[in-house]
Amino acid sequence: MGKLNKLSGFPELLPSGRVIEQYILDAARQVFELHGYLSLETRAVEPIDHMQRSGEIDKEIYVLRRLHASAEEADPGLGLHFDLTVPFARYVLEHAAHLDFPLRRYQIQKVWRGERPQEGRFREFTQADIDVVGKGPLAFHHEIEMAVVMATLLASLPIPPAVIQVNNRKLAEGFYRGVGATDTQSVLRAIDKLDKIGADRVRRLLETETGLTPEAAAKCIKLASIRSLDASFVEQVRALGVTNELLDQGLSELAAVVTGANAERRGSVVADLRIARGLDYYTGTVYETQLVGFESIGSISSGGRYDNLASNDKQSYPGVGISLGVSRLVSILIGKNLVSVSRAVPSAVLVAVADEASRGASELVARQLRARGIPCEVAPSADKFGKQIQFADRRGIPYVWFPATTDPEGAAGDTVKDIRSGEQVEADVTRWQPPPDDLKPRVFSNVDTSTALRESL
RNA sequence: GUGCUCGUAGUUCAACGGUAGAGCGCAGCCUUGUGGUGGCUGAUGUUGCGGGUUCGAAUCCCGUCGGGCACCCCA
Repeated sequence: MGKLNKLSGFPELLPSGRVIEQYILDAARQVFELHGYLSLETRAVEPIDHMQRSGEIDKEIYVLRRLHASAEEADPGLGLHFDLTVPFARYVLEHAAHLDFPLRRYQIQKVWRGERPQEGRFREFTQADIDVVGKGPLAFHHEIEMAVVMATLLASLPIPPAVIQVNNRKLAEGFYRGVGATDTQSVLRAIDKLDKIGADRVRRLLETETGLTPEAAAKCIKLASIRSLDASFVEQVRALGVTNELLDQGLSELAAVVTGANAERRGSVVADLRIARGLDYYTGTVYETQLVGFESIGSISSGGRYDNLASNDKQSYPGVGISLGVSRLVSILIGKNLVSVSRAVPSAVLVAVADEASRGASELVARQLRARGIPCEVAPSADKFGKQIQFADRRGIPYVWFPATTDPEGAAGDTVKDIRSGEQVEADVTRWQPPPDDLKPRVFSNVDTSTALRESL
């Protein structure tokens, strides 16, 4: 057998890592459903030309073909989807007649991108998306809702505090027009590079490539430096002395998102006018999310409002959505050792086996525990009890159950041992219950998130 | 795709031209049916792969494959 290499960018978790991932997936599902989002899944494959239409041409798409496709067979032009928004837009158009609008759905699936992997960036990864899509109009208040739902989910996880940074495309575009820019996309793209290349080089880009006057470029950079936890950013923008109708609309929308979301989840959202986002189909609020203390890894959740998620001749479907980068978040938690798990296996109890002749008695104990919802397994072999306890210890199984011995000298009933404390007590298999904390693997934070949160504000 | 860097035991790493080693982990015993601590003993490698230089290569050179990071782009 040849040497098996792990594939770069296609992560596979160890059992304890998978416990963390599943914890997040369960939490996402629970929070999304609590907010009324229904679950959808789309196929993994989309026509390549359809995926390219809404993004740039150079998307890194994995192409799909049959191994036995003959040379003269037409290439169906299929690829693995690189996000969940484009397939969802296609799904909405295709099934519109059977859907009720506004439609709120969540979608948790793998996506694939051919980019070179690095820290927190993979070629195969899981996203958890929520979107609300309207038929014709879509009320603005859903743009507040996105931030609230995601903030609720993030707050429910044992992770460092997360801050959702929001901006508004109308605000930015109106401002750029107000200072005389014609190609607002290129201003946005330059501003997006502020973190990477710095203000001086962005200023030069704006003056040379976008053709802004030095004053206009300076104002655009000034705009990007504005940041506030409440609506006070509005005055700061006004102080720059730019007037434009679209700008006004953007200002009031962004103010509504920041005050509205923070009213529900204090400190969850900050207006940050530097947030640009490369994708050109956003038309209103845009979101990015940083984990406090781990900003360098990039956004763990982002999205925005798009007036034209999908459209056909008769109808257009505006939407707003936000996506949690599950794989990225999990990789940070594991890589930076931010969380621990109580055990990597589901079993709360290992039922010991005295000898192979009495395995049936042990199986019966296990059946009775399972009937009451207690995950358990029976020891694989009738080793010395020390070995069986060690078997449980290595897996983090907290309890070992010793069935009543048939040995007349033993004369004892069933006992259960908490192998962490060593305490062993008599127990009735029809009544014994582990503490709720021990029933399922637990995921807990290794860092004191409360102080970290205070420092960030 | 381009650039930089790194591939040694299950794992983390050492040895930097002269017989491949340590910690952790693993197995056994001390401990004859209740683990963890401690003590003793033991097993494990085509040094990623291929070629070259050399009396001699894990070490130097070339190629190749793979990993990591940066650019690009994004969760």
